[in-house]
Amino acid sequence: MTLDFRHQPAVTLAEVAEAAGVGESTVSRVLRNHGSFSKKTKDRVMEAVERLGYVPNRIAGTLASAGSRLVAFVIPSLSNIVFPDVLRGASSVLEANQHQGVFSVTDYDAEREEALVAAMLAWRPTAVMLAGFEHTEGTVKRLRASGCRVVEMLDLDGTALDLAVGFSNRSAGRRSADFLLKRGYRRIGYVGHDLDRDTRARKRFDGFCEVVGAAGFALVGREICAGGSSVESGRLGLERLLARSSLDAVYFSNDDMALGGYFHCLARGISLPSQLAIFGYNGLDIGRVTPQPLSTIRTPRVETGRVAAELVVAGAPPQVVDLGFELIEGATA
Amino acid sequence: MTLDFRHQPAVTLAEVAEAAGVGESTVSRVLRNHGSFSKKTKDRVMEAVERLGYVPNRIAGTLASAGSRLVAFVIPSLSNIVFPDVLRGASSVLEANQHQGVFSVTDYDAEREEALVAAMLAWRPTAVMLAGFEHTEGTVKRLRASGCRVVEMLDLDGTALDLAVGFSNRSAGRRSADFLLKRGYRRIGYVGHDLDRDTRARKRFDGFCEVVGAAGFALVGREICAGGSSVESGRLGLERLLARSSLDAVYFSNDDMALGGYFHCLARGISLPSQLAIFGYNGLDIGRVTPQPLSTIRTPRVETGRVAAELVVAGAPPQVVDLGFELIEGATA
DNA sequence: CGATTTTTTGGCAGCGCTACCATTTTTTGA
DNA sequence: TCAAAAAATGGTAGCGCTGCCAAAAAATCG
Repeated sequence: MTLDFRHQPAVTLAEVAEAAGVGESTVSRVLRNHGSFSKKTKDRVMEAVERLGYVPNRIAGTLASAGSRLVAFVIPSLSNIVFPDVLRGASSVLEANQHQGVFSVTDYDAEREEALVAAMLAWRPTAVMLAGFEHTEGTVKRLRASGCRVVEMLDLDGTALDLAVGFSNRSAGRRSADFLLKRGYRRIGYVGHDLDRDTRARKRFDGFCEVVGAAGFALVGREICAGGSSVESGRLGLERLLARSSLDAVYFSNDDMALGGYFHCLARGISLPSQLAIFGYNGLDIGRVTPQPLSTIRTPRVETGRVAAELVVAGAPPQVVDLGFELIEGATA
Repeated sequence: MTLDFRHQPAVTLAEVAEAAGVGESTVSRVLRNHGSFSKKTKDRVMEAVERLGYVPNRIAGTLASAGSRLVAFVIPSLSNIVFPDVLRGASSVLEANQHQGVFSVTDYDAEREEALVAAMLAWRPTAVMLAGFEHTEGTVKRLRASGCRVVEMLDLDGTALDLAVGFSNRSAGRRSADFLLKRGYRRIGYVGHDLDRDTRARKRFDGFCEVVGAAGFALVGREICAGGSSVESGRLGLERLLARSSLDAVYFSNDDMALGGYFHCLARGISLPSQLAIFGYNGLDIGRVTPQPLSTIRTPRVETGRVAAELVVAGAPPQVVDLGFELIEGATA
């Protein structure tokens, strides 16, 4: 039951036309259901298509016509659930509109993003979907020159090239600080991952610090974990931070990290939130199901993907769509 | 700072040739670094490419030559981290070999898989990557006729169409049962999600039951959660199951579900593993960081993607690659 | 130095399809 | 019934690139 490896050239539209006894253009019209043709002709064509097992060649179709109906996603990561969520949101819309998603992963590296964008543009995609506003000059130049639509997702703090869909990370950070301060926490720390690469985490952090500072306080301590965001580094990060600072609340760069912190507290018998408050970011499902629901900010990740795809397939004019976010009080802060 | 929307036709290779004062084929050779050309010519061409901002059109290139260097992933889900992990593993290999990944999501629906495979084949991909061996007749027929490589991933219990990379789910289930029985658990239950759609979860379940049955026992109870796998349904599922059965161990369809169960126990003060044992599947990172590490089976998801991609880009002959799995004792069983 | 060999180069026919236009067939209407 | 309008159909020129082949230029050799 193995595949047939004789590279038998695929059936072409011309062969279908021949078999159905009609012209090529007629077959093309029938298959795309575009232009006019009689019922009888349609049946003959479809019969031939079926009989020969014809599969249209979209490579050729795209070259001959215009749009590729390919949508390029150039995303920082696939480990961080944020991006699969975005892809998921986009996926259904793309499928419903006969578009295909193409993806590549930058690993939060702007240089790599540039190279990947360049490679993507060679496929003449309908649109390029990126994370955030921070791109190299080269990336911007190439995107500009390409003439294809660009969607910058998951951020609003910056200037959009074309379309932007997401929410303000800075506001999310500010809102988080606001919440913690209102609850009376004063000795606040931060546990996060590489802020130079993840610019959206940086913006949240900046927003957070702004508000804390404006209230006349300052972060008591911070721990930046090497090796990227993960539950494990959150746990280790909190442990290290607590070893050197006395805190009553910790702001984490995201829920993964915060869950790690939460587990550390569980393991050490640190009671939440009385001894220590924990606040995350993203509103992952798992955070709602822990014994004490995680205090965090829920972000519309799937919706971001969905809206981004909708704008693209609809050919919407340049615009910025703010999807907002929602603070979840939870029980850890 | 908006994009330029005049659909200025993109620079073509012919224009580059003109500008560089050389023939088209020379430009093509230089850009693909294929065939011979003088240093001087190369410099002239590159200068023109740079100056005009030429971006090769791979649509045209693919049509004129042979392989599309597109690899189609038709995966069941993007919510289940398994599949992003696979994509991640493949992604780096594809990038290193100038291939592009195209994706679509079946939502565990075989009919939909058929439609999506058909749509993918229109792009004449180098390979189609699927999950598991269970496909509709139509899917198999189309794949056969396409002549492109097929990789069936994450399963080994069945007959491969061409390439298969993964591990045996049935064995994983058997191994899990073995472990629990050896530890002395006898009143064992199961909490899982829809087994009709997720055929790999079904195989684990079957393997598990086989061993339990062969040892002269039987599952004391089972709970199948509607609405797919999630931490929340794991938690609710365990709650419901415990409400009607007295158990000393529970096997979950995967780690997400198991974590839900774990949280339920934490919340209810059920001590693990003395009062109840919990066993999962997948070996997610988070399970290693919970206060008590989760007992589970670690599966090589990223590696599956990586190996699958490697075989494809290397044009390997049909074969089955067993990547195995690893039992993690953890502390919950 | 002329004859060979090797390297470099350009021309052009497709790849399979769609868009456009011209032609044929059918329908409509007075 | 015949002209005019509408519907259905086919022919064919590209889309932008690569692969093949022949020609030109450069290098090698006796």
